Amino acid sequence: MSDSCFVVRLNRYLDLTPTEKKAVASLEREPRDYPSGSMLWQEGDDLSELLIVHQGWALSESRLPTGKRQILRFHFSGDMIGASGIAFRDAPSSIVAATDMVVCRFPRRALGETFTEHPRLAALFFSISQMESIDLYDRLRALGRSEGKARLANLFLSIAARMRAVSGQHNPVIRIPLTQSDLGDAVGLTQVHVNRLIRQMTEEKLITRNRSTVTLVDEPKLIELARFVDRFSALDSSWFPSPRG
Amino acid sequence: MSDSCFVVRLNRYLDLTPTEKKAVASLEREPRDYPSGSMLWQEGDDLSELLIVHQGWALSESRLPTGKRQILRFHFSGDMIGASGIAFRDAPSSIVAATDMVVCRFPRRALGETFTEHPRLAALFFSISQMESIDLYDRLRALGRSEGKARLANLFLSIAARMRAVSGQHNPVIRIPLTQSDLGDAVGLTQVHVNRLIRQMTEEKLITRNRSTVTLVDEPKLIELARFVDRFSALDSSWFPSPRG
DNA sequence: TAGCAAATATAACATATGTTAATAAATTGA
DNA sequence: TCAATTTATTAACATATGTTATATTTGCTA
Repeated sequence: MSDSCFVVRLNRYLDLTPTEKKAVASLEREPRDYPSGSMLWQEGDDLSELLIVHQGWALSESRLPTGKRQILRFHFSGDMIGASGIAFRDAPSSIVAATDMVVCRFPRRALGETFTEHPRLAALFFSISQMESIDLYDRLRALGRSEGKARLANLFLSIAARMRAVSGQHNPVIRIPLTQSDLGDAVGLTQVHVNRLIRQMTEEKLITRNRSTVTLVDEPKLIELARFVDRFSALDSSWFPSPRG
Repeated sequence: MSDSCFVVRLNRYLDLTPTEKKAVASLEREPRDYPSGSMLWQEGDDLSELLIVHQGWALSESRLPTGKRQILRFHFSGDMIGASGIAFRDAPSSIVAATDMVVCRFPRRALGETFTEHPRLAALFFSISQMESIDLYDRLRALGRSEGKARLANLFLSIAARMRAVSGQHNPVIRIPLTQSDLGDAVGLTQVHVNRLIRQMTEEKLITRNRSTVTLVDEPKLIELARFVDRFSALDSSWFPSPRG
């Protein structure tokens, strides 16, 4: 039996007790495979389950009636998907596998039980959801108030930060299995303009891009250009209730 | 003693038990006044408290080193402010009073206690925070994938929706105490361009703006233009734990 | 290995939005 | 009530980004 990557993730923020670990692991059963490109669910679907990403990564996207697409968020190993739709019955965005994936599903109801029996986990889930809000704030600021190059830099850096957190390694080469159109849909630009910007950034020796690989050649300059802040380091658990049992 | 507007808000989504009401109301003590324009806290401040808006409204903003400003979110009566900073010790954005306000503060710790003693409230807080994420998704999509006029329409409609939810009234005239610069900082445009767009929208009989008042003249057309979805209606509580006590 | 589809690259041109600056109008405070 | 400050309005011009179109390259699969 493989390790629960959800436990691994949560344990990064908090020393889970054995009982808590068990409760978390129980959410992560019956892993299923999804090939790259498949749709885990679709905007508007009636939703009663949550997902945990075991392997690979996914993205949530939303389409305007005009056909235009906005990529809202990326989901990596250990991420819980679907919480943002928990307030409603139907999904506010579609989830698409960006690579081959292994995913576990569990019912909303199970989350309710966890909230009852493990208040500290509830606090942790709440905190993680707030971290994600901050990530959204950062993206909002990037989309609203910076130009294309900075937006792209921001995207690359934030993907790198999250993948590095998962892998524990600090590599300037990151695998980003997204086309130029995808990148554009993530940062609000056209494919053509993304192409222009990548060329410029390559000429300026900021990055290199090759197939689905991006190399952060001059990371300090990228960070400055993007005004990037890595939010996903520590977590303040000082207000959490004490673990039960 | 005035009613707790936090109770009023939460009760809109869920029938609170008397015990739960008491617990919520206890978070809302010692109301303080803040004049319009004052700063409730500043980006980077060490943060140990949360706020509940009693009266008036506030906005969170973040500044780029260049001085550019992005308005991230608006806070109305019954809103809890500061949760998004709860994962960290320091505030990720500044909070500014957009009108004269009455605000209550309570320590993070109190939230921990609430999570322990009222799992159903924990689930509710979690859900509300997810609703806010969806609101952010909508704004992200608006900023990334629609043009100025649609962004403004979106802003007006979403403010209207939230104020109407608070007031219970459905009035086409809404008070928006924001300058054109503020509006620009909210939707990622310049003051000059906001001016242009408002003029156009007025000519097209979509809206009217006068001092700090915006009238939604042709709401159906605005909704279509903005592709607006009102997210703040119902809430799925089917997965919540049962109330305690 | 050829052939097809998808992704990338590039160009010419169109447009939304930004910049700067100057004036007018509205608010505010003494 | 008036002066002072903040907002709004408008114009001329600059620029980032979008649009459309066409090659070129890459990757896939038969």
